[in-house]
Amino acid sequence: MRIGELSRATEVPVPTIKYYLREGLLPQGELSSPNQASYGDRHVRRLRLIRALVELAQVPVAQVKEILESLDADDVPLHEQIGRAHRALTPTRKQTASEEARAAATTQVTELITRRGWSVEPEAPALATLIETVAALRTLGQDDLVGFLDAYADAVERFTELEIDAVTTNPTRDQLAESVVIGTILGETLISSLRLLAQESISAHRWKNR
Amino acid sequence: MRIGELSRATEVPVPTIKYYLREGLLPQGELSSPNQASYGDRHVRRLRLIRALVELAQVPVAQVKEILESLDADDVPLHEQIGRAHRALTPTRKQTASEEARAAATTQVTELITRRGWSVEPEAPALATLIETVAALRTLGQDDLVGFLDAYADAVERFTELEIDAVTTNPTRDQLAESVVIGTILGETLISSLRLLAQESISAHRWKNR
DNA sequence: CGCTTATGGATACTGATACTATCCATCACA
DNA sequence: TGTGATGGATAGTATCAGTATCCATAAGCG
Repeated sequence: MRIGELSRATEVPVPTIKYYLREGLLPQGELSSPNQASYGDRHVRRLRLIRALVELAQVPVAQVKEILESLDADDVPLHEQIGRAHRALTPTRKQTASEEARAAATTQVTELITRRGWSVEPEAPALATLIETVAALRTLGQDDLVGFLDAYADAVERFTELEIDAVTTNPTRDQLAESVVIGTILGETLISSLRLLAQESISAHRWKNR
Repeated sequence: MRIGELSRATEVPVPTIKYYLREGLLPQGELSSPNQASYGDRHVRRLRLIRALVELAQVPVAQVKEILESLDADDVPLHEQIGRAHRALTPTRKQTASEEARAAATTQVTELITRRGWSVEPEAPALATLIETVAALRTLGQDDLVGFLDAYADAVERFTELEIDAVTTNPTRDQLAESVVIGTILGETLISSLRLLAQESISAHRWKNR
């Protein structure tokens, strides 16, 4: 398959494919001569994955690169590979909250995690995000939402178990790691759009006459 | 309060505040003379909200503007105002999937919505996103995750009910609309980081020795 | 009153991101 | 043999989210 066919097969413009090649998101094709390379099914699948992450899940290209690198590093123990993938796909956000708000939020989140029996490394970026979010919610006067932290955690635990079960049925290790990545990222847009639909439909019903 | 104090109170640099004023995210201060304006508590709160949306939830500035406009338009029925806010905060994504994949996904999603008894307008952007996501998941060979759509919907319904209850306790209408916005957006980063933590802790446990 | 600093408002510049466009020397194939 | 595609390199573009600079005016201090 040459680049033009790859482009037609995936509906990604040739210059964009070249850009991904340059950036190292897509592995080089096999060169048969200095200016003739051939691409295979692997490239088609990789390209589709890239597009889903970039377009649908709006993951920055640089981050997609890290994620894909973690997928390709299959010379380490599985849990290590998955850990890396996980780190690569958790965005790090700037700190927003005030010192005090963050301190209070940290306590609350730590307690939640203990109560849940979760084992979380203290440097996990998701932990920082959670703390910042709780702090922001309090600062914005939404303390009641924060009161539902446990209820959120309940619901989240429920589908996380399911997801991990689903992913575990994958026969090969490569597929497993890839499923973790896809499941984590596209799962998020899935949940988010379901939530918006549910909100719309419940709230339309609830406030029909106000 | 002058702009410098506003800046100190919120830790937002003065040029950034000026930028938000220019862009119409932040209402103008009251002019006491041609180059002297005073800002109040309203500005502090608005600025904090803007920062939480922009920095924490990574909402584009242009979209934040729309969201805030929908909050300020309180001359329409409540459900209409909330609908507008909702539309403003649902991102529209480019179409990615192939024609066939989208057709199949549309059927599946429509059935899900019927089964759930949700009332959803056919043009809701979240609906399009959901369809694209399901199509992408299938294309990427993650059909088993798609099989859990109902389980996801269950979990999502659960916390949506909670959220709407929480928000309904707000006495004034302005606060209610604002809570809907904050709850929807920051709720999402809350859920997402909880999910990542849960995944990490469950998966670390599950794959410890592989 | 004078002097330094801050302010409001306008305009220009910057750095990052994600592509697009152009060139050119091959190369495939009709 | 010539027309179009290809690989690789380099340059250009659009958008976004601020930053920086200017300037005339105003406030606060001694």
